[in-house]
Amino acid sequence: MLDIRLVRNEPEQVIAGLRRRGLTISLDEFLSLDETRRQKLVETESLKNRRNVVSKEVGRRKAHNEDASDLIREMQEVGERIKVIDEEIRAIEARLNEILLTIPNLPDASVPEGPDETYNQEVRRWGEIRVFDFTPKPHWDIGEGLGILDFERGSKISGARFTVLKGKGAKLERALVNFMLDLHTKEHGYEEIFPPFLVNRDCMVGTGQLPKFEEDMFRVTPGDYFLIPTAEVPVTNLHRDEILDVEQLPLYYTAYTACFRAEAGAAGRDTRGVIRQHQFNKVELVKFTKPEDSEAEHEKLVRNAETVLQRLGLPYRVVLLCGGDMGFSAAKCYDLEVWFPSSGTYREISSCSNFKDFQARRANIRYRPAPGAKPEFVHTLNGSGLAIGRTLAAILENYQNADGSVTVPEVLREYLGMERID
RNA sequence: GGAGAGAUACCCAAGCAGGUUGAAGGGGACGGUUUGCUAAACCGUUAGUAGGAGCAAUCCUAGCGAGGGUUCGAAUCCCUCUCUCUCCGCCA
Repeated sequence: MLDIRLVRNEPEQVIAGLRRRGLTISLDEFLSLDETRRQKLVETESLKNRRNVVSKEVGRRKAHNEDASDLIREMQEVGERIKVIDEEIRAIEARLNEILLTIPNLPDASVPEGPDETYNQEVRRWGEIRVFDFTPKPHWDIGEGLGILDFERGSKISGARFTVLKGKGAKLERALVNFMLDLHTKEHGYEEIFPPFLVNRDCMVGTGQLPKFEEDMFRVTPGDYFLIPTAEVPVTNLHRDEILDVEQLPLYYTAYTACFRAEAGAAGRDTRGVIRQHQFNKVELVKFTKPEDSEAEHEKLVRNAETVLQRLGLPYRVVLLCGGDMGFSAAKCYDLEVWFPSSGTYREISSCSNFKDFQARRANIRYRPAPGAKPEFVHTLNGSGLAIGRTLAAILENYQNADGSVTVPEVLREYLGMERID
């Protein structure tokens, strides 16, 4: 969430920032509630001070066997008054919090203004787009032809947007997970985490999925658990309500998890293939940094994700998202888009965001800049490194052969123990 | 699921028949004295945090797992919840 002091003192700045996301909001209710809250706080706190002082006097008198009934009577009234004001404050704070939790992050100055993806900026491209001497097939045809993707049985046992991987397909999925984790842990300096896939409500609020996007999440009963939509949620919340040592920073974590998304607003989109599933695998990168380092760390994180595509030999481009296309919590976001020959388009395969202190403030993740100094909020960052299902799909399409087989990218051969899938 | 025990400051731990105790005592850490140097001994310091008022010095409020309640006053009494540990049952 945004700093309440920023909203209070520089509301125009907040409104201007949100406009760069294509949003128009009014802060009038917030500002007047905030003002009222502080007035009532002054009142109740001075009453409490009086009560504290007088109650001690009561104790003193009773110890000396003196009468204190006049003081007690007075404090009964004071107590009633305090109760009323505190209840008013509680209601105001609940509303203030509700408002604050639904305001998205402000875009970084470098983020292009615009309401939708047409305002995104391509930053760079990598890789040679392969010229086919036959018509490249979509990955679902290739996968079904090879017997490694089973969409029918996926929908039989679960429903739409579920797929079964079989044989060499299942093994390829696992190889991709291992390859990516090995790359990030051995070469990029990330520590591997294997978190729970079910988290509590506080986590979902901490990273920004709640309260606004509950309909996109899978909720699990019994209990009040959510299936994680990304490893970002459990891994970022590892340090919720903690004060980190400055020497620990930056922290680099990588985690493989399954991810679960309701895809509530995506009816009819990407219904074929494995591009948009209710359950998919992903290797995630998460960083905690000092505020002054987050910009450089963000660029580095993007390069780490790009390295995966480069090693796999998959052509891609890097896109800087405009304000309107960024996620709720992000201050700046690069998407990596991989080339799909069958559709002749680049499709998102990684999203790398700098959240600055937005998530850290929600999740209360701080660090102490120097011994004895006041704690400050860290900056959090994360990015896919990469989405496994989409990577598998991209490999099938980019490495397909005329006979329906698929050549295994060089770097995966030791993991798979084969050069071709046929 | 059944039966117990517990949660107090950086750590351990007392207080729990309500009243100058936001908290004894240890340990640790930091500072000092002593010392050729270490160690030891001795002395001292050690809630952090959040919120609010004020130009400021500073002051106030909250806080003993969380949330409610009783009371003039709650770490202490009552209720609800969460987590941890032990035993039993079940289970990958």
